[in-house]
Amino acid sequence: MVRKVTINDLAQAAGTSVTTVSQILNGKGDRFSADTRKRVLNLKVEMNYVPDFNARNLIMKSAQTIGVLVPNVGNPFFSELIKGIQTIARENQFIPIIFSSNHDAELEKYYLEKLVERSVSGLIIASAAITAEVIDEILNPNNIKYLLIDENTVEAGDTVQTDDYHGGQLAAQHLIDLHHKKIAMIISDSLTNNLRRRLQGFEDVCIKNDIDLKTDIVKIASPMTKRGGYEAVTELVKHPEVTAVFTINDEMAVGVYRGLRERKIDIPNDLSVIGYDGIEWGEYFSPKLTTIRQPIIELGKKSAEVLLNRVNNPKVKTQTVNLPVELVARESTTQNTK
Amino acid sequence: MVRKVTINDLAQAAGTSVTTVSQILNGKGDRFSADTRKRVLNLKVEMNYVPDFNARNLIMKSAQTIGVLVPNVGNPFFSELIKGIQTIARENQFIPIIFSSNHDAELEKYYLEKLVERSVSGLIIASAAITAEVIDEILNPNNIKYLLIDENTVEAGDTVQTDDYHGGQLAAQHLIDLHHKKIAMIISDSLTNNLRRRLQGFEDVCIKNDIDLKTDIVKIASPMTKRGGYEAVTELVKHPEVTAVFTINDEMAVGVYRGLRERKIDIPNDLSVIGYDGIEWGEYFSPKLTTIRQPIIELGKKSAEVLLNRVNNPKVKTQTVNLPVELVARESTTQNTK
DNA sequence: TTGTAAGCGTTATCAG
DNA sequence: CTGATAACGCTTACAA
Repeated sequence: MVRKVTINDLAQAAGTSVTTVSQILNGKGDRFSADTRKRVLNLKVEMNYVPDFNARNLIMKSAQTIGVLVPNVGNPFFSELIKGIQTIARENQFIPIIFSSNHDAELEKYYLEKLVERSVSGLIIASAAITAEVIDEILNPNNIKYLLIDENTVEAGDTVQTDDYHGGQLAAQHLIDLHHKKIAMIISDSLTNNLRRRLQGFEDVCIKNDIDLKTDIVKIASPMTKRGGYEAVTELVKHPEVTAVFTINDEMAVGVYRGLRERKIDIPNDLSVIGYDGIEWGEYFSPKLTTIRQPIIELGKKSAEVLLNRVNNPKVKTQTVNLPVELVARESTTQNTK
Repeated sequence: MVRKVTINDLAQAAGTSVTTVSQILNGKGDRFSADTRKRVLNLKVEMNYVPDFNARNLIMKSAQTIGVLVPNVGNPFFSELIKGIQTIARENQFIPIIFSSNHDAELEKYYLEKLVERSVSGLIIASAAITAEVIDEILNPNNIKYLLIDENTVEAGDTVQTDDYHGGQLAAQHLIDLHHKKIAMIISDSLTNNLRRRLQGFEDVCIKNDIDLKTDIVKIASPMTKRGGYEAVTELVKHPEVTAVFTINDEMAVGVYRGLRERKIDIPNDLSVIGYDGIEWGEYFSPKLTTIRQPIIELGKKSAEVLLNRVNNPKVKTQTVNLPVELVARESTTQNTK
């Protein structure tokens, strides 16, 4: 077993004190002779010295770490989100620790505590298994900043969100422009705030266009996964009057594709489908998925920026970022001819 | 700002010494009176005491952390792998820190160093941007155990792998059973060891069946992504004699689907497609993707098990796990009638 | 049954 | 320009 090289070893090798080494290595060594400086720097590389993280953080009280809680890394939406976060984190010399909580409140709480234990500086929470209140209860006493996004948005504090309400509007308007009047909505079996806004936008536009929420709209709730979408089709086909379906996210749309295909129902000729998210995969399905695109990577980046800014300047005034969404009309929706 | 409660505060409140508190909280307090024990335990909850992670690890020399390096979290193969790792990690009270290196050697090295800095106990590396030698060079002096899997397998040391060679054989045999004689292989533009084995198995079976590697097989190299598969089609269609295509992973197959569809080439009637990996998405595409299924979650679990076992018992003898693969014949392959 | 004190590897203060 | 020395919060011999 090789003992780790410590600052002591390095100081000894350089024939200086640990103070000297520490200062030089931390960029505070202007006052030392160029000679000493070079000697230390070289030795550091040569001896492969890496400062001990724990010792360092113990005294610095910062682990240069942020935590990220998502419901499901398997969903491309979240893996793209993570990419955005990772980019900004890296630029700021922060490390993100990512947990996928699988919509399991128990697990989520467990991870939350682990993260607190590690004294992360901040947290980005995109998962809503546990409520904002509980999160606050755990995080606040430990002075950990956090940002709730996507599933877990709230009104107060720093906010980074996409315009879900408008996204819902766009989706409805698109279907209505195509003369659809009987529409199915495939929604989550546990609605979070962002999803509620999304639906609200959708429904408001429907109402404005004389589409009756009671008689013209079919709502089907299911888990927000490919399988959930797939299973929702069983219910969907019980409503033959429906000519278009809005799925609350792209992953469910993919499930719907499969369900319809297995029943020989053609998209878009028998049934138009519009999704939500704008994941890369949508373009690879046949027909290419019409959807509402969120700027996912951007959402990740902005979230990280806002959080880190808060971490670095606790007193900065409330930050609000609103990102636009857009309709991406592709092949899965078409004119209603019935 | 709320100061964190330390073991000292707790000891003071309990009217005992820190030793007492420490011992009791670490389950080594049998020797103390039930009374003291209860007092300390209660106070811990009451005062919301959480041991300082850094201080603790500094002395324990273990951060109960493993690092995981994958090329791309966006690829479902890796997100499933991560799920498996996370499950076992959690069971063992370990935290996985996951990095997606994007096939960028620079980035990979950066993350590797960050991980070393944090004195992780072990590392699972499924990414091959940098070589095993460099990895060894960085990790060994720091006494960090690691396990190379998937892209980055080697012959020596602990090994967890799926039977790539056999997988390649299965794929070839399947196509040959369907009477395909002119076959395209869409492969990675940077072949890693596991992929080489995969190809070797494929080619060996071809040879055994009088298929000439020179004249009957077309090889197209492209990045291992959806887009890479998509772009490979441009080259693929230059070979109209080809009746079947083997893509080295499922994600590329998805890209091929799109490329062929845009050219009105029907799968499987004009061209059979077989992928590799067995990601969940394969079943959601139309036609459902025929593929070679690797036990991905299992691969993640076993990897974590083997690594953690190595971490806990450095002297245990070399561990080898070989996981089976299987052909999943679905709809994207059919008899060759040409 | 309990407490004292040393030490983990680092940074920061302050005196040379 | 440089180096003792304290301090961070914890665990663990070793005493009592």
